[in-house]
Amino acid sequence: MHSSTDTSSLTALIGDLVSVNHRLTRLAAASTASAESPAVWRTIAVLRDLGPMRLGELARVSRVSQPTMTKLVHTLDDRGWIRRIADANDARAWLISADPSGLEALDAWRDELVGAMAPYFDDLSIDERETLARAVAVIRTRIERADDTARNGAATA
Amino acid sequence: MHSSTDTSSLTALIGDLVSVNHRLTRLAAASTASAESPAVWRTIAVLRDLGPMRLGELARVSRVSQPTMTKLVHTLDDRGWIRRIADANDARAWLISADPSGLEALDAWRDELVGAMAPYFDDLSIDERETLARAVAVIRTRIERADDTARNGAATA
DNA sequence: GAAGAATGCATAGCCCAACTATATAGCTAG
DNA sequence: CTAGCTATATAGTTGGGCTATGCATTCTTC
Repeated sequence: MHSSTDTSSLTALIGDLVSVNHRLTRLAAASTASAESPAVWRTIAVLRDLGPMRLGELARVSRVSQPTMTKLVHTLDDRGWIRRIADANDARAWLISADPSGLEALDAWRDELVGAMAPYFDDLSIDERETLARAVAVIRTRIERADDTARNGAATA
Repeated sequence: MHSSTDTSSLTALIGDLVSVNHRLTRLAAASTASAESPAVWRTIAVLRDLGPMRLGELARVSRVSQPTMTKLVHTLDDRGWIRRIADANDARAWLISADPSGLEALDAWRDELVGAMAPYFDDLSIDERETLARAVAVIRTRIERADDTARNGAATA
């Protein structure tokens, strides 16, 4: 399992990564009674991290289609969690911006989620914590690289 | 960032973990044109890893409701990817077992997925690979512990 | 500066995974 | 043998995801 440099082990590694990723998703979903969906939180988090942007760009960064993002933004707007700012330079477009109440709701959800999941992780050793933190960082760089590609309107690799 | 034993850093770590997890899920979803859904593959993988089991148990381990699993099993059965074996001891129940063709399909899907995602990960250093491999192992132990609890019919902690 | 192409978002209509609530069938105790 | 529990199935809803398409606006080009 640790003979790490050949291609086949990269295959196994990515396969395992995706597999454990799906299982963690189910665990997280089952761990919170929150009525709101992950997609909603993902969207607010993107706006928080990258700042206001147009709907279409938000869709590409979130890796969903533009109509899907239109629906999500509508949901978010209904809850008052984002604001739509008319783009002065282009009457077709809006800038979507996270509303403070949205950031607050995001934090509350995160706290609830973490509260529910912490029992599974609170016996991590310091080493294990650092391993997880580094893994998160590694994956994040790869995803962000892919996001940049997507952001410039490229197709799916 | 490394004053690692306090609660707040665990909160941040879990939050980051779940966040990057969702983004990886979107990347994976967008990376394959496969018509089949992740839930299908997750189910076969569970059967492969844990062996034949009853539908209800499969639902608990997969952390979905029993009706959801009934539907998934139906889908899998239509494709011939699982077998339903009558439980000799209980006429209400079946043992669900992965069919070889299902395992084959799972492998094919994994290969396709990995092929699509490898470009994002093929420049990993050996260190980074080992970090990811260890992180996968750590998360897996936590999920399996949670699974065992679920398997015995417990609620969501 | 108007016609046609390209762009940005919305709408329509679909599929599927997830849920709750409930029905049906079979097992098990008394 | 009946009461209740257990295992799966069905019904019906919600919501994220998609493609296809419509409509308004901007850009381009002559």
